[in-house]
Amino acid sequence: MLDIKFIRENPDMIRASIKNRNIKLDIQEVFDLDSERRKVLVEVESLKAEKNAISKKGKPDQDIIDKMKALSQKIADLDSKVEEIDKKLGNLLLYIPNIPHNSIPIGGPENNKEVKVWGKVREFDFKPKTHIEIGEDLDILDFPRSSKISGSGFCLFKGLGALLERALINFMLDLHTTKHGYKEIFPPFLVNRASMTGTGQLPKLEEDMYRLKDDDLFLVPTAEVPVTNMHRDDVLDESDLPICYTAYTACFRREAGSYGKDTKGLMRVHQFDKVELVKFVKPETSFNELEKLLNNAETVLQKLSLPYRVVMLSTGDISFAASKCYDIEAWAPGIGKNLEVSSCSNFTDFQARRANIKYRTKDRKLEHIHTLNGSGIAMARTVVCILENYQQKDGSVIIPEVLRSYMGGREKIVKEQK
RNA sequence: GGAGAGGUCGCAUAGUGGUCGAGUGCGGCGGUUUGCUAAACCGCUAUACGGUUGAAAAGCUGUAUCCAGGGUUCGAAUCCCUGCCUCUCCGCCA
Repeated sequence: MLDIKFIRENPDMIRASIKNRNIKLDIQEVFDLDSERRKVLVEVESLKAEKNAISKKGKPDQDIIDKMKALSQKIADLDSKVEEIDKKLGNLLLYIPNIPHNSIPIGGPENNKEVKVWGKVREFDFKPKTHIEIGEDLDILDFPRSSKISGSGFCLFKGLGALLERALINFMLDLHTTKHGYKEIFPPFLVNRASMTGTGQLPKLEEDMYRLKDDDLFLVPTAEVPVTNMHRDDVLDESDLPICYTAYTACFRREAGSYGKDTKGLMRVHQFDKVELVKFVKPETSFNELEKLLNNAETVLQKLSLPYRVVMLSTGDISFAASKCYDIEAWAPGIGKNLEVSSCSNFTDFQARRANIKYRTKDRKLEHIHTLNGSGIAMARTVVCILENYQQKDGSVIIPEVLRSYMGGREKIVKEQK
């Protein structure tokens, strides 16, 4: 969330931000409530000062008690007025998005800017199959059974398919911990409401999340939530920054409202595996750290030799909490599409303010830190790309070299004999 | 799930209705002393939200905060209720 003082002093910037994001949001009420709040606060605080002064004097006589009763009543009335305003204002503030960084294009998705293309798209001398066909032919993906077990939008990996998934997770974690300097975290997959609010999924996206009603817990939509909230309400020391974590979790998304769009196969599933990268950094370094984080995510695709492009998202396309965001899209020749396999964002102090994460500077001041995260990377769609890019005419799939040591030295996925 | 104990300033602890404007110790910061280090001594020591002075840095001032939310009272860290968390024991369980 944004600082109310910042909003108060920069109304034009907030309005421009909302307009550029193409969001309908009237913020006049924020200014009205803010000035109303301060007015009432002055009144009630002076009454409280009076009350404190009297009660400090010790046992009072009857006259004073009567006066105090009236005073207390007045204070209670004004307090509830302030509380009501606070509630309204706080709620409005949760719906004001972060300010987009001035380096990103203004406009809708059509203004997204391709900033990099890597790898060579493979030429096929046969008609490439989709991952669904490949997976079924090799008996490593089983969609009819996942539907039977859980319904549509799930997947079941079998045999070498399951092993491939596990190999990818281990490969990515090893890469980020040993080569990129991230510390591995294995967090809870269920988180409370405060955590979901801290990273900005709530209140806006509640219907996208799986919720356990009896306990008011949510299934994590990304490791970003538990890992960022590790430091909720913490004061970090400047000398500890940057803090870099990587974490594997399964990710759970209801994907409400996206029926019919990319729903075939593994492209959009309710549960998928992801290795996430999360950073806590000093404000002045955050945009530089975003470039590094993007690089770390790209390295995964480079090591897998999967062609991809990097897109800088425009103001109308970045997420609510982000100030700047790059998407990495890998090429899937079977379905003939670029698939988003990573999204790397700098949230500046937006999450830190919500989650109350600060650091103490060398001269002993407290400041909100900047948080960043990115997928490094998402498994399901990466499996799609591997199967479709590495498929052979005979129906087998070559295993990318970096994964072989994680798959018992195998070089190929072929149909296993029963 | 059942029974009990507990949650106070960075840490440790004191505080059972009004001198609590939360004490003390440790730690931290600044200083005195010192050839250096240690010790000793002195001072300081949170956050949020307001008001106000100032160009700013900062200062002055008010309110809130003793896990959270309610309640009792003229007055709550202190009494009552609910929730959350931690610890001990029991039960159940991979």
